[in-house]
Amino acid sequence: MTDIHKPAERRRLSMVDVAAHAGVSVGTVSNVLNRPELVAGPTLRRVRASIKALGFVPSAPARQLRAGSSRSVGVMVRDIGNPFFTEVLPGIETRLSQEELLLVLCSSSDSVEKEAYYLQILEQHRVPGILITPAGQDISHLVELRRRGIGMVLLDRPGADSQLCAVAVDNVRGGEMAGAHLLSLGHRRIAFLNGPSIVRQCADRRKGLDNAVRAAGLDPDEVVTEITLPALTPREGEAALERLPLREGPTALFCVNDTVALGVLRGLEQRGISVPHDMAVMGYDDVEFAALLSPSLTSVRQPKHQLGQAAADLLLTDARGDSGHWHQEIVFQPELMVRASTRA
Amino acid sequence: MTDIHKPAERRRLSMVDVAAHAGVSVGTVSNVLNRPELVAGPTLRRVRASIKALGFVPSAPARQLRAGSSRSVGVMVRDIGNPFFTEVLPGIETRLSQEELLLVLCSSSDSVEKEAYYLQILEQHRVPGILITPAGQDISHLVELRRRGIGMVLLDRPGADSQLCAVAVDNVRGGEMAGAHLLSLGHRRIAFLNGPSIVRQCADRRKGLDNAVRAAGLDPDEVVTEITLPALTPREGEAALERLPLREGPTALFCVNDTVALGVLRGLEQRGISVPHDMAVMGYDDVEFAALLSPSLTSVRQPKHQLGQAAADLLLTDARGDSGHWHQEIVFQPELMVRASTRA
DNA sequence: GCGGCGGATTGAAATGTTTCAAGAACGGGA
DNA sequence: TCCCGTTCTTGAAACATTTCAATCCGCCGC
Repeated sequence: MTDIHKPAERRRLSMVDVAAHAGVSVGTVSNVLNRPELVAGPTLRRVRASIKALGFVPSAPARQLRAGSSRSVGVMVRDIGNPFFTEVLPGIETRLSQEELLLVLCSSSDSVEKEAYYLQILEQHRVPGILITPAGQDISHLVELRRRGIGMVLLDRPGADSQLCAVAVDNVRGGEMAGAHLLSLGHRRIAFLNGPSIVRQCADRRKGLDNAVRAAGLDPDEVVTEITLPALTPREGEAALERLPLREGPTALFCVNDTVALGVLRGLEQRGISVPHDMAVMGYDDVEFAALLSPSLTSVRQPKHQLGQAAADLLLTDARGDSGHWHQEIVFQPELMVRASTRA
Repeated sequence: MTDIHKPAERRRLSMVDVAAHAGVSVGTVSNVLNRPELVAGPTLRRVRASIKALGFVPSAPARQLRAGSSRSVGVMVRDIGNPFFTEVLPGIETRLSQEELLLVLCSSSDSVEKEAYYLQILEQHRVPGILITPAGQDISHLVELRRRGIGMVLLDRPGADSQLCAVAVDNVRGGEMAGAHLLSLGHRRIAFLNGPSIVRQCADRRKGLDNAVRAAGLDPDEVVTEITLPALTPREGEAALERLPLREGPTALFCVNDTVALGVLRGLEQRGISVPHDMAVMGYDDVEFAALLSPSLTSVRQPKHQLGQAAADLLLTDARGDSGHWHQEIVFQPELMVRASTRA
């Protein structure tokens, strides 16, 4: 008739065990954890000693269940492999860790289905907010989530009319800068290695490029050849060269981001085409390594750390949901960084 | 005496609401969600219709509370800004998303305190496992967590005697490769721009370098000058040049990673020191952009995607905890990539 | 000696699931 | 008609917290 201890299959400790050990009620243990100012000194010490002695670790799921919301926010990017995103990430992490929030990283891999799947899981987790660069151009599902009480901030994508908060860099302006730069160097046949036009950033940069061409009194249809890449990777950038009429073709290649430009430079070198002499090349994003490529890459800089931080800031205020449906949009301006790959 | 509906302050839906709407019990709703094969056809359809009609989303915290563990794993890196980690991440994400696990990204920023803080939170969240590159060299706290039932895999760090699973690249061997390469080119004064020696990878690479020097019949103390950087960033790499006696000093710089080498190349270019003519430079990791720097950077390649995938694999088996305290260590071999920055 | 007060503690309800023993409905065979 | 087996469904317990009204206790003032 003795108690049978089963150390083999031992249950995780709960506040009940702590309470028993310290000789108080669970309510008191909870108070020690969350509102220690309500608890008398000796009791406080005793309970804390029990917590330490037993090695008790409170259960976040139970807390969240009670609270109705979790302490992690979702960050959904289109591709973790893209250095642009990984340079935005530190800005986000910094801000979130200050608020003791966990960062749940999701990569949609540019698939609308995978994005939808992750969003569903995040909603199940009752995250207070999501930071997202949407995979597709339709964002009505995000508006709907927002309406259901999940803070939502678009990252690197204008919110437009959608009533969603957004942090973005002006991609049309960036495209204009790039176009104006290439035109000023005398280029009249420009190939634009773009991503799928359903991706907003890609469409905007193209629009800016066209604007620049028109502003110079020229016809975009004649000046610009667009090549659409299935994915924005170095490999695809290199492969795209095959599809270019290099002789009698364009004299300048504008890549929709630096990752693509990386592959393009590699491919041109292998083919013995000299940059910038035989072909001017420029990228977009100005990621960390752009300035150090061979040749150094002309690019359009986006303020990535700021972008991440601003996005997290906005999400925090949106998730608190204080001010109702008020929404806000922060647009940073890009900056042209002229380097060797387009120098005359 | 009419019901008063309060649409203003509406509670989140639960399975109770779905059950009421469909005219069944909550148990049945649960079965529809988790074991639909137990539920009769018409009931199944009716409940599913109710779920859709009401827009019900199950609560992950409640599930987890019941289950005793969550569906997210922690990934702790020392610095998200480091491209090495961001190139390992896709391998991890791929594997985790296959298992429908969420990736919680934590960056210790090389601080033991921040690491401890994050570990505590992850334990509270009842994650089944953690993938970690530890900030300090003492890993007894990780062994302890493992003992308490949290799967634990060391990333890019040998588990040594610790009984922990580990996935690593042989850093000593990598250091040897780098050293042998520089020595074979005739360099006899080598500066090693290293991180703090409490970081295991840094210490191992140094050890390999020394091995190579000794293997050539030389004295490490005479050949190698070590410069310790406070952080492994381009900025610090560039700054370290100030501390080097460039004239009559080393003829080769071995940087502990490519990020540092990036800054070094930038700094040397600004100072008009030609690479590899006046100074040979090599890095470590062989990140995506290394081959395309100006000049292209000699580096020691680590199989990063594989590393991430293998780590996630190991974590999944460890977290299931099937096989007791059995542990395993996977060591990949590095590969020397000789490029222009050290070419004779 | 008693009413009341304020600080400390308690006990129970509520949060949203899953699981499981038990019950209901139904049909078939004796 | 009764019994039994199968198939579906139910209701309640359990998970680990937080919160809050209620209680307890000592003490002060009258």
